[in-house]
Amino acid sequence: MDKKEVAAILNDIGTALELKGENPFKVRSYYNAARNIETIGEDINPLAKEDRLREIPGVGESIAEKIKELLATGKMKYYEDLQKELPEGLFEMLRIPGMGPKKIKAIWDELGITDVAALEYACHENRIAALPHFGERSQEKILEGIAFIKKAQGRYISSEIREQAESLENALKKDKNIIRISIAGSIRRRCETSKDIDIVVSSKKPEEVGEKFAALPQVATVTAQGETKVSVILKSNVAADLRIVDDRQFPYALHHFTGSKEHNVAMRGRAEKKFSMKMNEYGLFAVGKGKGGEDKLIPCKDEAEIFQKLGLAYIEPELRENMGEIEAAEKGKLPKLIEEKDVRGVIHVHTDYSDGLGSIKEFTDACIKMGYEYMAVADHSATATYANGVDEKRLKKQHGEIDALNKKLKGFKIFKSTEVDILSDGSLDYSKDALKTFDFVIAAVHARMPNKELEMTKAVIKALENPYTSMLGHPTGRLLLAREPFKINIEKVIDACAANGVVIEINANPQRLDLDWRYVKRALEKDVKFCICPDAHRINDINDIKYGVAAARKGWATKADVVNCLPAAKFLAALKRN
DNA sequence: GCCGTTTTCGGCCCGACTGTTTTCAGTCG
Repeated sequence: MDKKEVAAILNDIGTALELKGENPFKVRSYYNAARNIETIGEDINPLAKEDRLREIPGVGESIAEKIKELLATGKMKYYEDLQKELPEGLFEMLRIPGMGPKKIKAIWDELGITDVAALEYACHENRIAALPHFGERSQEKILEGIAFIKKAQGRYISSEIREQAESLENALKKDKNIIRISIAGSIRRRCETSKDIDIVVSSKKPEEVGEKFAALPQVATVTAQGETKVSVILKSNVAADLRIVDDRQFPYALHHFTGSKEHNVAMRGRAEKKFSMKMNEYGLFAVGKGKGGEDKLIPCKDEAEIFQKLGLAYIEPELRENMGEIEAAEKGKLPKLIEEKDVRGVIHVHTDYSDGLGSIKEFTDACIKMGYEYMAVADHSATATYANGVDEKRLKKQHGEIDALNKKLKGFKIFKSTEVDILSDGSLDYSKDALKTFDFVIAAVHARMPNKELEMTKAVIKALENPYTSMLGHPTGRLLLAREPFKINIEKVIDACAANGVVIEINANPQRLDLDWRYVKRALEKDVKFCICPDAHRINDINDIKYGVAAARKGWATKADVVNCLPAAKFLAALKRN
């Protein structure tokens, strides 16, 4: 059992305790412990064996004992007892917007309802409205909420939701009553998926701005409308919140609603402990320093000044996850993050030799037009028959075509590469003779792999040790909101990349963003280099590079960490080749 | 349940909005 599974169980316990109506601080302690366990940089099993679990922040005597029991026996009595006590359906009911533990418990106690289906039925029978502290409107809202989770599952890929957020932002920008405006929340932090859209604006006429927002053509229904906040559901079924503040408050509100929640909690803690300041969406205040002992606002013209007042360098939104950014900002050790313009080469392009839509020439022309300096063709290998994989005979033809094009090109270079399948025994899907003919080789896992973590990890590590492997493509195979990552020990894979000088791909396809940014940070600590690749199957996919850059930024990468920020010759020199 | 160069007990981030109430609890971010 790994730390992720342990953390998931602790999270479940937290939720269960909430449903039971336990002390909220006790509940929080389980969530805290789960969160901290997820982010420790080592395996949890040795920690338990050496009795060092309590070194993890948020893990005290009681939780440490429970984890020890879980790791030693595979079971935790406390958890099992809670599960027996609470019907499973209650947890699903929590996903209904507006339904929290208290309401669910009340409905359970009063009506014996323990799942979403029964709840929906009870609403139709008008039995919820009759409960104390519920009414007609509550019942309607529950039905709306159930419809919402049924339809949307509640999360969206970054590229899709960002587009919608920008369309709202652009529509609002035309309003002269708006002084400053910014997208906030997880979209601004460049998370790989988001639940909803947050926009912050400043204005002297909040009500008019709110009216305007509620009346935008993108909006389907208005779910809340107050002086500082308007919540809507868009026609796309995405929820969007607009926060309207006074212009003086804008920097504080932008910081607050950008989050993450964990970053904000840490910032508030710092403000209070080190500076006796209070922080919320309306300002940063010196406690008791105003007239008559009131709190006094510390003026800040922008976010950078807020950080400065708290003794910190400016923290880019992507880094605000309370994953060490505050400590680094204090010491002036924040990285200078990579930017889109730093990327010089388009690596991992599928042409019409395999499953790409476009010839080598067409991709080349597009790359040149977009200002790139080099490109690497990387079609599928022969085993990938589903993708029209290239056999060794057609490979020769492709290489001839690339050589001919390179002769004509000036100031642009096409590299010969491949996305070669890692086979189930860890060998690569081309012969040595064929592998020799590439400028460099990207190895990647596709179908027909062992479904056991140990075997899968072993096969991939064997491929990384192959002298011809220069780069590992989409390391976990995840498809966001659609397919779970492979069962693979990614920590061991990262170690093997470090040991063998293999570069890891950050696959920039917005549905993949694989390697996950959390592991990008981890791998950087081990001096692994990255390559941001669009995995382009059509010309337009080259534009996905920007999502890969966002993921790299979120993982703390600088341009020095990313090999395709180098000029062509140095790029090639940075890769392990045989 | 966790935590502590003010604390081993008494805190634990904070404010808006909604719906049900007639002063507030629950939810959300």
